[in-house]
Amino acid sequence: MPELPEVEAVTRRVRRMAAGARIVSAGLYRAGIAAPQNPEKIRRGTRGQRIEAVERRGKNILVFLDGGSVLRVHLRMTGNLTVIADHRLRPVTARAWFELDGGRAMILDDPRALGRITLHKTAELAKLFSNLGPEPLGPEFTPEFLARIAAASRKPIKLLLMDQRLIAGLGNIYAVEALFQAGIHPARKACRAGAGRLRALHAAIVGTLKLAIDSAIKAYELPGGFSEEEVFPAAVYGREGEACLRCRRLVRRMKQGGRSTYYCPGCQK
DNA sequence: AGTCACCTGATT
DNA sequence: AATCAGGTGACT
Repeated sequence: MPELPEVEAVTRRVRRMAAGARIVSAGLYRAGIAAPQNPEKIRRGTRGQRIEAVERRGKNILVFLDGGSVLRVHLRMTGNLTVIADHRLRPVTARAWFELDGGRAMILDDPRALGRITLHKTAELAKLFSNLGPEPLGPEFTPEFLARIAAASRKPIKLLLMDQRLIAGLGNIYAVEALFQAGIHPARKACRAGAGRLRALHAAIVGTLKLAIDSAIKAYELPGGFSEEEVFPAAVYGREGEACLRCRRLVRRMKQGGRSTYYCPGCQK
């Protein structure tokens, strides 16, 4: 379930639980997880390494190892990176695992096995992310920046928001939610969005992501397993046919780039 | 620019 | 049986 907020929550939790630990051994259950590299490279490159830091870049989790290499974990659609107390008790959906000293393990738990783990030299990170846009919660992502990339694009504004080369970390849900908040129709050509609406969109993106990070962290910490949807109720996402919370018209669904877009025909022009 | 493949599980 | 899923990269 990972867009930027969920990946941020996962990153913080793994950082708290695994920073300083040493990797005893690694296992990868299928070659695809390491694509386009291979499992052996990751097994060899991580054995005996100590985890120095855990960071996030866009939707990527970066596990920095001593010795100058870094594991890049991408959760794709259904992945989750967790630390468990006993490496032998990993679930069957654990597609990769890193046994830590003390018998714990950091695992990539991913039912669909679409997640990816690759190993890189720390010095190569800049090149790896050379096509990734700025962090939406970082200093580069200003209203002026959003106005600039919007003016330069004729594609539907929702696809612009989800283009990782332009902004790093927004996905389907939060793009949909931010556009609803800003009152912009998802199919509007980016270059034809008004200046005022774009300013509102910038604020909506930042506000939505910050709120969602808090929600994702709470969702993980709540005992009894509250789902994130209960903590962060979406205004339009997944609500096709239900009344818009603002104007009571019925929320619609359409396809953009193969993904479902939800919007209110009354509030978003 | 649009579609498909990658995977599996849940829902209709 | 068919469709859907919070992502991405490789096709046409």
